[in-house]
Amino acid sequence: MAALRMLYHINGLGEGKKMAKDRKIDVVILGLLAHEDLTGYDIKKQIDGAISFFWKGSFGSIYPALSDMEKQGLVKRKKADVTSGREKIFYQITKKGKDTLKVWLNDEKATNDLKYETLLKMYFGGSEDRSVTIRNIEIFEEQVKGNLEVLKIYKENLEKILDQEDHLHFYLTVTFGIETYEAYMKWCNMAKKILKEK
Amino acid sequence: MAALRMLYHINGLGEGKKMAKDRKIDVVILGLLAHEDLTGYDIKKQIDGAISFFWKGSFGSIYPALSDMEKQGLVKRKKADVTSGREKIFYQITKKGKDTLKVWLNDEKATNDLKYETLLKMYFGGSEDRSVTIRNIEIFEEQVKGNLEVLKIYKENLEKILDQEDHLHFYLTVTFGIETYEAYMKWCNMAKKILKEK
DNA sequence: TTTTGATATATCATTTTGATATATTATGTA
DNA sequence: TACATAATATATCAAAATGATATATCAAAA
Repeated sequence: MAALRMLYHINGLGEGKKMAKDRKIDVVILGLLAHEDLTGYDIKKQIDGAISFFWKGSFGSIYPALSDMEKQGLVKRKKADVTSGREKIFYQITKKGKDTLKVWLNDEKATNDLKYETLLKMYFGGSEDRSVTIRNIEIFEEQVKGNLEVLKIYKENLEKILDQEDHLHFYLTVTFGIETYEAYMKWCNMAKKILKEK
Repeated sequence: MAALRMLYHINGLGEGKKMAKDRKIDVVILGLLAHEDLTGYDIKKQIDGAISFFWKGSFGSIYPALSDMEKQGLVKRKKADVTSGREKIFYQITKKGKDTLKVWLNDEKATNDLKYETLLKMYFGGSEDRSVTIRNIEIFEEQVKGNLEVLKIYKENLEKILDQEDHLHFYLTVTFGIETYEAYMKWCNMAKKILKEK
């Protein structure tokens, strides 16, 4: 049984009752809230930042998850800023939320999925002119190049503050991105070369 | 405007009418049917094969897509095998289906998404004991090692038949997988080493 | 002053997943 | 031969996620 389901079970949801699936956005939100209180909008911004190269999340999943997790007692609303009429809801992680995060981190199950349309086009592109495939590689190469530059800046900044355990973890994640993107670049050059032969 | 939407537009779906989103499973199915006639079950098996490391697809998306694409005239049913009582529906790509595939291949837009729970655990794992993170890396390493072995066998077999354009494309896709998985292995060793320091 | 862009929450149709239901056919084994 | 198990095959469903859109406020630039 997966860790989250196990926790739901411990918390009293019996076998017969309809149980929520493992909603992955929950742990992303909990992971971010473990560091600081955030609004739904803040969460989206953070997901679109350093996290974006290995995980995605839309408003359409974040807001419903937040209100659902509030009902479950994993997060709680902080008092709204009364000085301004502006609606702004800060969320805070609870003890139960921290426990859920801990259970997930210690669960050995992890799904790692890649969905690369570029590779789909490569795989099915044998019927088209080679220039089409080469163009698709070039577009991919540009995307990768841009991402690589951003990740290298992240890395440089993190290298200065590696003494904190959290920063070491961010650093290793970023390093993963750099290593793989560099492998992509290498492959792009190789593939273009082969396709330009003959 | 995305290529598929463009084609839908050309085919008479006006602006006001509710239009289907870009359903990616369609082009996966069309790409496979471009090579040979297949049943829904066959399609699932192919997706779980060489394609699986860069794309996924479940029965719950394949079967509804097939019947919808039949209505759109992108694929058509082949006569069922009458000798056996066994229900088995072979699908064949149509001229319109081939055109749709071609438009997609020539469309420069491509989304490339990674969803790695392992990296999510790495990123948020700073609060746990290092042994937890190391264990998560080891599990990932085992998965990668297994996939790498399978891809290397694919590569060896494809190297013998590179004269066919399709096989060259399969070969380049597989090579991408090998290069990235090897980068992953390199990163795993580096990350474990750093986490075991101090 | 106004208009553009960023902030902020929320909802909706569509797509996809992952699980399950149902039934047939092939294979291994007692 | 009989029986159980695994593979084949289609199909549906709730839950989750995406991507788009709606609504409104606030800050900054033109």
